[in-house]
Order: sequence, then C-alpha cells, then structure tokens
Amino acid sequence: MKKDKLPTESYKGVRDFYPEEQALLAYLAATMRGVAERFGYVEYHASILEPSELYRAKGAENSEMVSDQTYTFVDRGGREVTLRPEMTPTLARMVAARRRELGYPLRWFSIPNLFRYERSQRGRLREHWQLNVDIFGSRSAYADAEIIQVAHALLTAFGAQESDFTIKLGSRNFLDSVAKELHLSDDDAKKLRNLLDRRAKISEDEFTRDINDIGVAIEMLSPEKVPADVKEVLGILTAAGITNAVFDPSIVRGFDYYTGVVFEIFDTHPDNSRAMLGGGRYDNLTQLFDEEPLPGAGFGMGDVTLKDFLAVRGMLPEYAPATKVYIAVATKELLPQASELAQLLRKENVAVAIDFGERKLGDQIKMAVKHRVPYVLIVGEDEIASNAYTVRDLATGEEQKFSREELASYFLNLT
RNA sequence: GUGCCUAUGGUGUAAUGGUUAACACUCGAGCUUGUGGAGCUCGCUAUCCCGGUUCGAGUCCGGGUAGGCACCCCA
Repeated sequence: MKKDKLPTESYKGVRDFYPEEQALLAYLAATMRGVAERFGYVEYHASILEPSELYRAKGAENSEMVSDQTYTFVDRGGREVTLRPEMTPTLARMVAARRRELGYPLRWFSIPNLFRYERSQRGRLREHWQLNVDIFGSRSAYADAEIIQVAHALLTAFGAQESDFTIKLGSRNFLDSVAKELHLSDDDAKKLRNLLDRRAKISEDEFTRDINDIGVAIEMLSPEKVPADVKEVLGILTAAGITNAVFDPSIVRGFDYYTGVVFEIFDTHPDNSRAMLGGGRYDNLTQLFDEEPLPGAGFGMGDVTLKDFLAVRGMLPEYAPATKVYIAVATKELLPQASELAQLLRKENVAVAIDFGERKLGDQIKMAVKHRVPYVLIVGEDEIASNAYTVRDLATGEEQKFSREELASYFLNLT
C-alpha cells in the first residue's frame, strides 16, 4: 500500500459487505424474518441515532459504558448523540411512547445494526447486526417459553439439529431471593452475578473461594435445585417438543434489567463454546418512561456468532446472485434489439443484465461466469432473423433455442 | 485500559545478513473476427513509516503506524 494513496480498507472493526457477504446477510435476515413472523411477530425499525441520555439513564454504572464503549458525539445543535449499542432501550422508548394504544401481548422484532466502541476481536466487531425479538404485556410463563421457542425454531430453520446447541436457563428471581435471604448488599449481589457469569472461565477452586468470600454456600447454587420459574418454563418447552433445554445456575446475563427467567444458547461444538444468543424476562424496562411497569421478555442474536455457528457445520448457502440471465451480443450494432429484449423479459419479472458488446462474445460469457449468472442469452443476427434465441446453461453447458415469446416463461419456470 | 503476535505486488505465500526480491492466483494483451471454466506466450504491480547496527538489511535492534488475537468488559 503506497503511502500517498488513500487506503481501501474499511474502518477498523467494521465490515464491507461485498455482494457475496450481503447476499448471506440478506439470507440470514430473511430466515429470521420468516421464523419471527410465523410466531406472530411484526417488524419495527428505528434510526441508529439516539440521544445519549437514553443509555445513561439505565443505571449509574452504565454511564461508563456510554462514555467509553459507545460512539458518542455532539451534533451541530449541541445535542449529545450516540450510535445505538443495543436495541432494547430504543424498543422500550417506542413502546412506552404509545403504550396506551398498543395491544397486548405485543410481539415485535427488528434486525438492527448496532455499534460499540471497543477493541474488536474474534466474534466481536464494532458494528454488527442483531435480531431482536420481544414480547410485551404478559407475565405468563408461556411468554418466556415462546421467546425461547422462537430462538429454537430459528436455529432449526437454519438447519441445526438439537444436538448442535444447548439452551441453558437461569433465574434472576432465584438469585435475588438468595441475595435477600443472605442479606447481601447490592454490591455483593452484583459480584455474585459477575462471578457466576465467569464461572466457566475460572477454576473451580477460585470460584469456590470467591463465592465463599461473598458468603454464599455453593450448595445453594446447585444445578439440582431448579427454581420454580425455570421449572415451569422448562415444562412448557418440553411439552412443545424441545428437549435440549436445561437449568444452569451460572446463567445470569450481564444487564441489570433482567428480572426473571434468563437464557443463553450455546454451541455444543467444543471449539466454539461461547454463548451465541441470549435473553430473558425484564419486567420493568419501560419504567424510565412511565411509572407503571410493563412486563416483557426477549432475546437478541448477532450475525457474527450465528455465521460462525453455521460455518463450522457447513450450513451456509452458496452464493447466487438475483440476476438470472446475462444477455451477450454478437456485435455492438445489435444492442438496440438486445436492449429491447431485455426490457421484454424485465416486464415479465426476469432479472436480466445486458452486456454492452464492448468485448468478444467469449469474454462476455466469461463475465457471466464471473458474476455467477446462471444463463447466457445470445443475441446475434441469426437469432433475430429466425426468432430463435440461444440460451446457454452455464452450469451444464447445454444450449437451447427459444422464440422471444417463449423466453420469459422458460426463465420463470426454472427453480 | 493491559498483554501477545503479525506487517513483502491487487490476493495468498517464498527468500542461511549477500547478485536484478521468487512463485501461484488475479488483472491486462494475444494465440482464437459467434460461445465460458483448460493450455501456452507476453505484460502491469511489492519489502508499512522513521531511525540505528553493518562493507552490505525484506531479514537484526529501537521507536512509530496499522492489523489480528487474548484479557478486561459485555449490549
């Protein structure tokens, strides 16, 4: 890279989506949308810009997160603005704003891009896309279970088997009751959560020692003692035919707003043991905007971890452009006729690209191959004169002839 | 914020401190004036920056810069 040239790399920690990657992202989004809609969820959308106080207000300890780990700047009008680092506050804001007019249970989803300012590493970039699925206005355990069912159905829709992932459930409720029973300070309660969260990363000795320091007996957190709320949700999941869900006391989730059953889904592949998806119940998310708490539950799933999950299992689809036909012309002089033919096909909803005849026919076909367009339609003197156009299937090399009236239906009937 | 690793054509790699920095792919031209993936020929393009050691540095040292990974934190 020469120093005097403008570098072509993308900004640190963000990705360029070349057509292949964009097609993949579109596929992920389409599958997510399909599953969410099948469960009765409707899509919403919002700007990536939010006033910074939306994130500050969530709790004193998060103000550091806003200043250190978000893209925050002052706009020309002196307002402090943040590129959204997560969707939940935006969602809470939107729901709270129309709280009275919305019907419940409210089922919403969105696939936003989110930004965080921090050093990137494997699976964690500065911009990523994340499906958010949320249900508001119900305290039923069926709502908790439904959210998990959506997550389960999603992974299944991408081709995963139950043996590919494990759904681990925990309970904030249960943790809070332990803290209350032992009269733990808020600080210690938070420490306990943090410790549980890190349990898989530290040695058992270290865990035991630290948990004793806080004053919690390790037996209180046995996986055998399934809290009542978790048990109820597990029962519903089992009845729904989901067999890979278990209670795990170390599932706590990082954020303060969770209040009930929380869950994370883990890849069972030993090389990829990090959580790929998580969520849970939050019963007072809208309290910032409104006195009355509005119960809800939801989860988020990022595109990066999902891709890693699908990639190691060979479940990513092959790239195929939307373009179905590439029109090659024998000579430039035939462009008017070729162009007219392209228009005819487009009117019939066939995706057509046309070569402008600036190179040899062989090179035009090479270009179709390079762009992964499956069919070449050749326009030459003979074709026009006889109304029999050559269509070459680039996958098989076979050629067939069609009249201009037959072309559109031929392409449309291909699968 | 801390630590570790890396930096050579467009891409991926090679080069005991020693000639003109090599190879593959890509790209461009041609062999081939209406038929792709193969082959052959020719061509374009590189040692991140600044300094030091040395007769001599892509190679060793220092400092920058950039990137990756791990920790911290986790949305």
